[in-house]
Amino acid sequence: MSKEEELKERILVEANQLFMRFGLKKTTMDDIAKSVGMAKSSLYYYFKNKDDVFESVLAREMDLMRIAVDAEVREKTTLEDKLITHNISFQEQVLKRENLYRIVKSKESNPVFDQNLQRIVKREVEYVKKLVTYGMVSGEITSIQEDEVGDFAELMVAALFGMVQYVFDMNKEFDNNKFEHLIKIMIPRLL
Amino acid sequence: MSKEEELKERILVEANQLFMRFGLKKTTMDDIAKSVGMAKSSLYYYFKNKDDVFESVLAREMDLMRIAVDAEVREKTTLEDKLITHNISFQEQVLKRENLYRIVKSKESNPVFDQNLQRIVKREVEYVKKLVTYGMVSGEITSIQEDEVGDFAELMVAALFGMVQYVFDMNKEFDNNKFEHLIKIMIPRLL
DNA sequence: TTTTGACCAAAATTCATTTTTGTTCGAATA
DNA sequence: TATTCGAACAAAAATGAATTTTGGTCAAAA
Repeated sequence: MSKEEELKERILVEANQLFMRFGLKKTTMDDIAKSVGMAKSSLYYYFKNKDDVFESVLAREMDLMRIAVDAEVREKTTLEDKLITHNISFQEQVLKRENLYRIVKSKESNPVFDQNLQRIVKREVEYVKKLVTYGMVSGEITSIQEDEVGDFAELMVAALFGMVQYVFDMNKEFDNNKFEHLIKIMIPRLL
Repeated sequence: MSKEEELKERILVEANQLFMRFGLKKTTMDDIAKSVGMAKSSLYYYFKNKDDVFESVLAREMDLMRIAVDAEVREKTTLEDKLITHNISFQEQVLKRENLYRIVKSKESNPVFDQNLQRIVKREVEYVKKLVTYGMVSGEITSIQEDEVGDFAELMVAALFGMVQYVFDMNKEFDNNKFEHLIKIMIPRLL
């Protein structure tokens, strides 16, 4: 990693902590600069503007989430276990970034509010599609049509986000059994 | 219906229209009074305060939704059809009240924001539980344990709200096939 | 029993002023 | 050359006093 990339990374780490703690609006470019230990104007050498910083923070966190989830999913062998693990792990990763998730879900991250959320959802749908497709290729599942995979993935991701939101709204504990239940209910349709 | 109840009803109808059109904050007690054709102070003869008006509007709309959904569900005979119809119909009813739903989901309806949303969710969970329990009593489904009904219902409602939110967030069309799909996927587990 | 206008305190809005903040840029630094 | 910085500035946000609107009360009227 080059010197420049390293510093960019450090900026994103500091910015992420500030965004998570104080929100998007209450975190100023000066706050970020001071956290890193540089002048405010120097930030503009690395990022186009504040939105660019936020977008980059988000992209980085999404990458980290993807890596963490994927690492756990890879340990599993069956599609059922992979899907269960995916949902539990994804939910845990979102929980760790609860405040960031709130920013994305709120209008605070306007005007790209919709785009960010949609990007996250689409990414998850694609990932689930990949898992299911893999299960088809390996012969583990047979009864689902190829053109139904997209619907199935959208459905499962909608349910997954619904459960995350449900837990947020209802102030309930995350219950991994629920996610296991979700998959166990949805899986038989695929076999 | 007594004269008093009739007038209360009219107030709620007018208030509902205003809330849906202008939101909670932008609708004043005077606006509501004028719509009904009475003095502002007269409203306080029928309702404790503005919050009471909104809560009553919400309660009324929830009742209307319940009646509409239930009427459609009753036409179906099998549990599968009942659940499919429930989800499609519920989603249609929410769509008709999109702006009211947005008020409930936003912090605008503070400080009872959480309570209202939770009430709606819980009510739907109870309804689904009732449907499933009915399917158990009638012998239509056998493999689910009695103590699992609650989990199943929570799961389905979370998925249902997830899909409604998904459609809102992604600006997609409502696709009834998706809801049918959802149930068809979840049902086999019950049989 | 129901409705109302007058009334009030609290909240919201307005608006002029000041401060903060995002961004640019040329010079300094390394 | 590649980075960093302070000065500068317009736009945005915060402030605070003055004004208007709004939620809510009440005694009197209908």
